[in-house]
Amino acid sequence: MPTSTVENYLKAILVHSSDKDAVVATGTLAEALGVTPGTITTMVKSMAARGLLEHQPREGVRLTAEGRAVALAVVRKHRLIETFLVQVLKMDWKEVHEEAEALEHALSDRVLLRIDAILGHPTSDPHGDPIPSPKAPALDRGKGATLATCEVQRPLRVERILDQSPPFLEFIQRTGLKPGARVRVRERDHTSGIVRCELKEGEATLGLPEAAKIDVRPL
Amino acid sequence: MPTSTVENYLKAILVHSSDKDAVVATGTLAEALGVTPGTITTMVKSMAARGLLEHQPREGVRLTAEGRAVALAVVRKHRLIETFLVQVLKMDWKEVHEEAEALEHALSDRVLLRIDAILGHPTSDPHGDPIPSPKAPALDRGKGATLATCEVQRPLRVERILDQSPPFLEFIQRTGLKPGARVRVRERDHTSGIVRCELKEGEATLGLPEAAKIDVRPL
DNA sequence: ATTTTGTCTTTGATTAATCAAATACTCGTT
DNA sequence: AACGAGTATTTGATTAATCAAAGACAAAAT
Repeated sequence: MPTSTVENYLKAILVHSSDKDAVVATGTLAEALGVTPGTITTMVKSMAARGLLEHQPREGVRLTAEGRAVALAVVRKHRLIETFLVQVLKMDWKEVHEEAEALEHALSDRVLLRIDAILGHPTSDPHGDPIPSPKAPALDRGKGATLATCEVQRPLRVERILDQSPPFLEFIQRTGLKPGARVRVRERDHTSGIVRCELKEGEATLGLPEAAKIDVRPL
Repeated sequence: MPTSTVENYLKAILVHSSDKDAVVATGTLAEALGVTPGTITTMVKSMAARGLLEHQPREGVRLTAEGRAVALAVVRKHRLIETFLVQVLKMDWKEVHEEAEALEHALSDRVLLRIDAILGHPTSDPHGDPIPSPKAPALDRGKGATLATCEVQRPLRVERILDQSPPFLEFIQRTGLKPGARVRVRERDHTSGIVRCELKEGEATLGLPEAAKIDVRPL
């Protein structure tokens, strides 16, 4: 039975493994989890001893099959909870992330099963992130286009929002750039660093780093 | 921000204060919480330092106003969660207690508010236990009659089940002695220690200590 | 080849929660 | 008044998670 701290470490490693068995630097984890580097080293050693990951000193860490399975289960739980909070409890899009952060460590599989059934076995959460299946196949990283890389003038649909922070989600909501919305890039200027998009509700302008947080797919 | 351990200690003290400002012995708490007496003494001292309770050495503990408020909030959360799990997630009566035990420490007030609204502000949970109001008026202890003390032959209604352990609830379900059911004591024998009741579904026989766990009210 | 820089690991402490075992207290009996 | 039984408290350790600061290393710069 991993503690919630261990679950959070595993989740962070999974999310920062750009693909398959990528090695994640301990510094990256320290940053992501908001603890000092020394803490990461200590935790990582004890988790390696438990068989949840491999640690090559001064290189980084890689999840074992077991660690990956636990991490995927936590992510699945998180995203199902978010979906449930929005669809059933009618909570606000912007606040569910932190709620799910706490609940994902307390909710039993029994309850999760009921939630999954009531939601009709959804495959993506309100932010457009895929919900890993219980049999734990990979969670695919957004490898398609974003508003920062897509073709200009092409009609697109917003697929996924890669930043769950309340202020960013607030902006997304205000502009209407939510998953499912139709959008088209009108202008992208690498000198000024801005992207101007057109959507049903009007126009939205955002910076390139912000545009890179919005996955899109050509229609 | 009390830890979940502190919340559990407060809840246990509240539940074992037979009324108002009763003093609870540390030994009682050790028993209830499943830890050694020494642990209780240590925890109790630190909680007293935080102002959650008063501790008279070798006497017992008493909740302060603040400790009582926290304890009532936890109990309220617990019972609303149980009700939600049964009514909305259609979970089994018998398994919701332990689920709520974990969830009560992770669920935010924001989510609780939504749950309360969706349930229509209920005043008692599936076991018939009263749900303390948010303004924290007392939770009344079952001071009425039980199947062990009520008048024989009088028509009654089951009010509340005072033991949430799965085996006992299993028995309650099997016999139909659930809150709301109509029942009548046919025979109570203090020599053999048994109580025979009649209800719509037939007859149920149980021991006196068990009968004392079922609150009833005359119709 | 040496130095510098930036990242990682170690070391020594701290806090919360817990136990086992030793000690101390209080009450009811003799 | 002294004793013994039953509780309660102390004491000394342990585990998980964390920090600050010191030390070690590797890769880039000179």
